Amino acid sequence: MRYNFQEAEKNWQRAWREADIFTAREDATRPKYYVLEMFPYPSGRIHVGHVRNYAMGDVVARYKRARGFNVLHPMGWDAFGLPAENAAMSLGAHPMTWTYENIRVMREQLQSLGLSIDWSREIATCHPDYYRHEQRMFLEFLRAGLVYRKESWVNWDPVDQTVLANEQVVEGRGWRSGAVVERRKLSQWFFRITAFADDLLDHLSKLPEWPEKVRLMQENWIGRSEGAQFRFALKDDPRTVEVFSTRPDTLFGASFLALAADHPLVQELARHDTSLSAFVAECRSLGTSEVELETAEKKGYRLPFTALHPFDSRRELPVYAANFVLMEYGTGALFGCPAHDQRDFDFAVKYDLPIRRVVARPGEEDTPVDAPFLEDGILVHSGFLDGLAVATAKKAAIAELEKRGAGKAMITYRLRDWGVSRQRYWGCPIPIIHCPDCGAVPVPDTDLPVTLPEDARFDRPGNPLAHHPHWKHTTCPTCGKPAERETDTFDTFVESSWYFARFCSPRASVPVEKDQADYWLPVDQYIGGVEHAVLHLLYARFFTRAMKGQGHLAIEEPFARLFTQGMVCHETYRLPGGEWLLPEQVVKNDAGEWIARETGQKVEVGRSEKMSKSRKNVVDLTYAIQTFGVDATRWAVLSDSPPERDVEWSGAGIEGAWRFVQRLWRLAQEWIAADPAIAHAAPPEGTDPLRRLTHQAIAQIGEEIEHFRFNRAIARLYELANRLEECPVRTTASRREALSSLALLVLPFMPHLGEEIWRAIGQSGLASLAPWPSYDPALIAETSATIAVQVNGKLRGTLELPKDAPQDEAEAAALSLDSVQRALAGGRPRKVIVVPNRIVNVVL
RNA sequence: GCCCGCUUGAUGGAAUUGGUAGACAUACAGGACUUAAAAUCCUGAGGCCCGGAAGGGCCGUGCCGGUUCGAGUCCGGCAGCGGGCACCA
Repeated sequence: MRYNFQEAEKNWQRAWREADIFTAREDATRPKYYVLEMFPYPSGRIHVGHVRNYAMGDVVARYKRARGFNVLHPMGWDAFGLPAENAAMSLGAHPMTWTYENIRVMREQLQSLGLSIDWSREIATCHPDYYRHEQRMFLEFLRAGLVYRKESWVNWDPVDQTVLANEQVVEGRGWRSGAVVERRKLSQWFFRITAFADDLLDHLSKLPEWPEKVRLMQENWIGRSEGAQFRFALKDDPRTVEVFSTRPDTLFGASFLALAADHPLVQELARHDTSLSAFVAECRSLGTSEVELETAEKKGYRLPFTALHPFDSRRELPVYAANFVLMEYGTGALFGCPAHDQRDFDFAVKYDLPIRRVVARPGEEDTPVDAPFLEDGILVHSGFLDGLAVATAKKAAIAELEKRGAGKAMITYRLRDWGVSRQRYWGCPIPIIHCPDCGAVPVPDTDLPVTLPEDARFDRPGNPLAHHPHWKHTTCPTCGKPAERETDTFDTFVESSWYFARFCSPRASVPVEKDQADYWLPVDQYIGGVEHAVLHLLYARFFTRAMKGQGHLAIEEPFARLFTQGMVCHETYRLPGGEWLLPEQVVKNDAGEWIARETGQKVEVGRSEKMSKSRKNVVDLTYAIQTFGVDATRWAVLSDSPPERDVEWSGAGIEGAWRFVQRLWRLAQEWIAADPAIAHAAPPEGTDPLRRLTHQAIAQIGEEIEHFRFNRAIARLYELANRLEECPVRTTASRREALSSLALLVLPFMPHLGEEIWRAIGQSGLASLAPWPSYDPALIAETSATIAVQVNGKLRGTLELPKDAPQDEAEAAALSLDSVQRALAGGRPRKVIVVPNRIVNVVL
C-alpha cells in the first residue's frame, strides 16, 4: 500500500480549480487578509529559494483562510530587467519572447506546487496594461513636483555603452564587460524621494511588525544628521562659502576650509588654472570602490582664497579643494577641525595646519592633541562657548550664527533622490518627448502608453531604443515640430514599487481602483528576502506616499507586517576557464575532489552563497517533485531551519519528508481499516489520552504558525504522529477527531495529503475550505507536573506531582529522594527553593 | 572604522524567555523481517571516569570573568563568522 501522490496532486488541484476557491472577492462581512510574497523575476526556472518563499506564504494564506479571513494571495512577474536583454544578445531571442516563455514555464512550476494563489489577478510588469499606469503616474508625479531632470554623475560602461547601477560595478569594473567604469555626467530623471526623508524615517517607529534589523538599515540609509549650515566670508572677495557641519560647537577649532572638486568655486577657478583642473580630474578618476577609498591619500589643493572666521573675522583660514569632499553631500564644502576629527587631523598633519583643541576633559584644557579627541567634554579656547558641554555648545553656536545672519540649524540626509533613467530597452519607456523649442514635454494622456517597439535589434552595444531607425522620431505635442522621444527606460525598481496595489484591481483602467485598494490594503503580511531591506522596501514606501498624494491610495505604509526570510545558499562550481557549473553537473571523484560530471575536469568549489542564476548555484526541484511529490518537497523545504535564517541547501531532508508523508497516509489507512466506523463516528465527548494529544497539538501548532515558526510546527507534527501511534486508549470517536484534526493541521504544509486524509475519513467538502480545528482548553490542562530536583543547582532527580501541589509537599517529596538524602548525608539543607510546577533546589 | 546579528552533539536545529540542555529531524551504528536489497519496525548514542552489572560521579551551549539558590538565556571583556553603512563633514 503506497500513497500515490501523482494522482492525489492532480485530483486535488483540479478540485480546487473547479471549485474556484482561491479567487479573492471583496466581502465586507469578513476580515480581510492580504498575504504577499515578493514576486519573482522570470529568470527561467523555479529553484529552491522560490519554493521556500512561496511555500511560506502559502502556509500563512491557507492558515488565515482556515481562520475565517477573506484572503488575497496573488502572484505576478517582475518582468522587466537586464537578463532578458543579455539573453537577447547571447541567444538571439527577443527579450519579450524570452520573458514570456520563462513566465509560462515558471507559472506552470508554481501551479504544480499546489499554492493557494488567485491566478485570476496575475500581472506581468512588462505588459503595457501594467506599465501604462506607471507612465501616467510618473507624469502626475512630475506635475506634483516629485519628478525632475538633472545632470548627474553616473557609472558608465564604455564597452556596453550603458549606465550601471552601483551594485553592478565590481571593483571598479563593469560586472558584464569587465571594462573599467567611467564617471559620466548625463541628464537623468529623478524621483524626489528626499521630499519624504523625514516622514519615511519617522514612520519606521510605527512599523512594529517589521524586523528591527530592516528598520535599522533603512534608518541608516536615510542617515539623518542634525547640524548647522552657515557661510564663511572670503577676504577681498564678495563671494561666500556655504558649509554644513554636525559639530558647529567646534567652530573655534577650525583651521581650514575644504571644497569638493565639483564645487562651483573650484570649477570656475579650474578654467584658468591647469594644475587645478588636473587635480580636479584626478579627484574624479579616483575609484569609488571601498578599498580604493580606504587607502586613498587625503589630498588638497590650496586655492587662492582666504576665508574669514564667522565668529572672529580677524581669524583667517586657508581654503583647499580636497579629494575627500563630496559635492553630493551637504553643501559640498566643510570646515576642518583637526583636533576633533580623524580625517581633518590627517589633513592638518599633512599640510602642517594648526591643531587647536576646543573640547577637553576637565583638567586637560591645554593637553596637546596627538590624536583627535572625539569624546564629549567641555568647550575650551572657544570664546563665548567656554565651559559649555558639547550638546549645549552646539545650540549656542547655532544661535550665535543665526544672530549674526551667518547661518541656521540644518538637517541633512544621506538619502539621495532616486535616479531612474536606464539606457536600456527592456524597461518601461519614460513618457517624455524632447523638443528643441519646448524642452522636455510630457506625452499627452491620450497617447499613453508609450510602448516598446518590437522590432528592436540587439546586435550591438548601447541602447536599442536610441538605435532604432524611427521609434524615437515624433513631433512635439505642444508645438508640433519634429522632436525626439526619451529613449531611456525606468529602473525596474519602479515597477515593483506599486505592484502590490495593482493586485487589488489588476484589470482596472486606472492605476488602482480606490474602493478595492481601500478594502485590501495595506498588505497584512509581506514576505521576502532581506536583500531588499533597503532599496525595494524604501522605494515602495516612497511610491505609496506619492500615490496617496495623487489620490490613488489612502495609506502611507504599504506593508503592515514584514517577514524577511533567509536566503537559500549553495556552493558554487567553476571550471578553470571561469565557466560556472550547476550543482547537478559536478560529482565527487574517488579522491574526494569535485569534477565536472561530463568532462572530468577539476572544478573549483566556491563558498556557499545565495542561489542565483548568474552563478548557476541553483537547485531545481523538478526531480524532487517528480520523485517524492509536492507535499514532501514543501515539507522538506520548511523543516529544520527557522524561516528567517539562511540555509545551506542539501537534498538530505527530502527522503525523510517523503517517508513522513507516507507514514501519515498509512496511519490514516490503518486506523480506518481497523475501525471502519470511524468515518461516521459522532464527535467525541469527555476526555481520553488521544483527545488530549489532539487538542494539545491543535493549540501548539496554531501558535507556531502565527509566529512564523514553521520548523517548530513541523517538529510538533512529527511528535503528534509519534504519539498517535503509541497512544493506548482510543475510542472510535476520538480517533476520528484525531485524524480529521491531523488532516487540517498538516494542510497548510502538505495540502494534497491533508485533503486526502480528510476525504478518507468521510469528511464532506474540501479540507481547504474547512475551518481551523478548535481546541478545548480543559482538555489540554495539565493535571500533574514533572518537577526537577536539584542539589546546589545540579539535577539529582525528578518528581511527578499533582499540578499546583503545595510548596511544602514538593519540598518534602524532594527531600525524601534517595539522591537528595545521600547528598545531605544526615545534615540539613541551608535553604530550599521551590518554584511551583518547575523545580526544587536544595542548597547545602 | 561605525552599526547590527550570530556562535548549542556528526549535521539542521529545540529549550515554555532565568528553572530537567540536546525536543524533532537528518546522518550513523546494532538488531528484527527478507534468499538478498529496498521499505518497515525495534534499540543505541554529548564527552570523560568508576563499576561485571544495576547504577553512580565529573565535565559540557565559542573563550575569560561576573550576577544568581540556579545562566545556552542576564551583565562586562575577548575571539571567530556573517550582514549593513562608510572619505557623510
